[in-house]
Amino acid sequence: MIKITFPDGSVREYDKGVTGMEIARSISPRLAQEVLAVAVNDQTRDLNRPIDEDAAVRLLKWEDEEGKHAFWHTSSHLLAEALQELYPGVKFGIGPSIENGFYYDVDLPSPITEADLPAIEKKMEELARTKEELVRREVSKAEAMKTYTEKGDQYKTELIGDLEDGTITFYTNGRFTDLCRGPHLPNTGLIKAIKLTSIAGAYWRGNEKNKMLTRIYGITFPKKSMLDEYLAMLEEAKKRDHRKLGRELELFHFSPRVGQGLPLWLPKGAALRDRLENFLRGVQKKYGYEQVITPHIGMKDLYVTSGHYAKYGKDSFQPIHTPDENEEFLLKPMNCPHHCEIYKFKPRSYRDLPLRFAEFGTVYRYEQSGELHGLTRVRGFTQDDAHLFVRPDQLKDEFMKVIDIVLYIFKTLSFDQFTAQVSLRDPNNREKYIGSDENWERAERAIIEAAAEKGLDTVVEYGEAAFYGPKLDFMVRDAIGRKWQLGTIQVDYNLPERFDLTYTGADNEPHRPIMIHRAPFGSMERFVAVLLEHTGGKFPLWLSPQQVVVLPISEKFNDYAQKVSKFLNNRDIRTQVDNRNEKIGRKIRDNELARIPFLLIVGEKEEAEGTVSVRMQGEGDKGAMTQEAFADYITGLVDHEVAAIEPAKPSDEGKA
RNA sequence: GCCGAUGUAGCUCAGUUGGCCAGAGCAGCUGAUUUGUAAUCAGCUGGUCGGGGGUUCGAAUCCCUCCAUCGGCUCCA
Repeated sequence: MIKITFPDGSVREYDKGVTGMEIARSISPRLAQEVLAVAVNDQTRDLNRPIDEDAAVRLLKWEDEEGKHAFWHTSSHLLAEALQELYPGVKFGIGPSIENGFYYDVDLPSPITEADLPAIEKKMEELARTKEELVRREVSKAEAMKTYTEKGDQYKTELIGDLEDGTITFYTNGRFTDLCRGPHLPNTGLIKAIKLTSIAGAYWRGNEKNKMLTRIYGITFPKKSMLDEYLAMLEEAKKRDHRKLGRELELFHFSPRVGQGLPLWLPKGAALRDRLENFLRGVQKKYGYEQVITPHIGMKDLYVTSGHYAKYGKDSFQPIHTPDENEEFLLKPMNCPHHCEIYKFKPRSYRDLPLRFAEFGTVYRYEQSGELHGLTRVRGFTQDDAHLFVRPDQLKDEFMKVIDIVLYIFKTLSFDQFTAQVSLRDPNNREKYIGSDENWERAERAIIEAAAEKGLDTVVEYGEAAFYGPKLDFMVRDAIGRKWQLGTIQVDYNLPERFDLTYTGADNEPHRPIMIHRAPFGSMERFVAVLLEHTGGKFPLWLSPQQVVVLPISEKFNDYAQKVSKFLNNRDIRTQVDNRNEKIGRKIRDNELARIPFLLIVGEKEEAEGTVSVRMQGEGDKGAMTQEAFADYITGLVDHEVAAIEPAKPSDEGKA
């Protein structure tokens, strides 16, 4: 007998070799139908694999990420089986589950297009209906190798070459056998709804020197209704696409004559950006930041000193030349070197620290053309940048204050769900990073401790660090559940050394400050994009480019509408008049589509009484009020939001 | 940069296998209408069919090339 411990702490005894499925059945037959996989001592496994010793188990359902991944992973085998049936001679790369679904990379004997996907889906459905069991078999490395060498499958043999003997397993569903670690569903019959979503090229093992395989993406669900919901979410996402909203709301535009990835901010977009910048400026002021301004170009040598030239020089915008052929300037790809020079303007004392230089700094990076995407990935963008120069004893505290600012911004803009990612070096690839191990370790420790003390929900990712230091990145979940990376905070021991930054300590000796790079929005472009998709274009009142539009019933009331507009504008309420010669229904429709928060309808009655009829976005007709009452009302709403955006008092202000 | 797809008016899209002056709706302009809570009516303007080259009696349609966009890959200081 073995003892099985459940998450609630209860313990039951089972015969040795019991399977997850049997455990589930022993608890309740209904549960057994819902369980997709089992975690044994936190290792996810197939339900039907025997458990031989005392263990802690969790029964994983769809709601558990691991359950979902077992489901999707099995789906990728189902896809592979369908492909094998339909396209004999197909060779297989890898087929993992991903955040939303799964894919399989395959080398097809002949190319296929999106039009072929429905037929593949159909085959998958057909195969799923036969409820094929997934059979696990442990094989020796030699046997595994032989199997695929015979098939002439270079991809699988390459994978097997990297595996250790004794750890290799095959899984078979129907007529398809795959090299795989698992875990899988007990059978494919649980897969009830299948959608192959797209097809794309992907390099074998992600290396552009390798052959490009065909990647087929798909998603599956245990119920048809869940697939419908998912497809509805995709539709909604399409409607919220910031590129579409950017045009509809006249916020920004790209012109090929200006250049790829170089956004043009239209008046309304610029107004929105201004408002966001002012908001952050206000918060930063309270936290002791000082605004600085630096030029858009700098001598090439500046970036040689910083180390950026060696790392990115040849892959970026090339130097700008002057009549003096010995002179070379670079478009500013980041603000830090400039800020370092500001630090060096005069000798600094330990009493001056921390120094916090902030700048909405526009930078230019030559991103690969295929990588450009709307406002989220551009070649010219403005960072809400700041560099903090701190003493070692101030590092953690300052870092935590930056976290406060980020959290504060998320709260104000109702990004309620987010996680923090600690990005560290790739332990297998240390050459990619500059700076001493000692400094890296100190920086990593500071970040991990600060995040822990702030109680952040944190994940650690290796290989995601910047080349000069580790960072803390914030990922938000938007209103329809998608994840975006926004703010970033980075600790840097490296630049202060390269620029030989010092301060004089109490001991009258020179000391090296530590730099913190941070951008709570990330960049204005990216942030506006994410905010657009998060809100669907319905910004909070204080951010709306246009807060109120006055709609005269007919041209006879245009004068009164103008008066109302003037009155409200004098009260700092952003108001316009829609004086087009259109019916009121038309004006309402157009202004609703423009996401105007408040519409004021004025006609004979309103003019006579000096009132306005208020229509609120999403709520319809709110009845009439006097101009004064409306102005007070809306000012109250904005004040409330503005009050909400007053930052909490920094925990420890110090001087500055 | 790589693989694949796409590119027709400011926007959304028709234009079947190459064949009459390239179409629609919306937007814009002009006029009529003077409107009470999500599209008033009529007329008009607007396109070197992404750019260039080629095949053909004839090209939006076929071929080549460049550019841009989209979906991925790689990348993201």
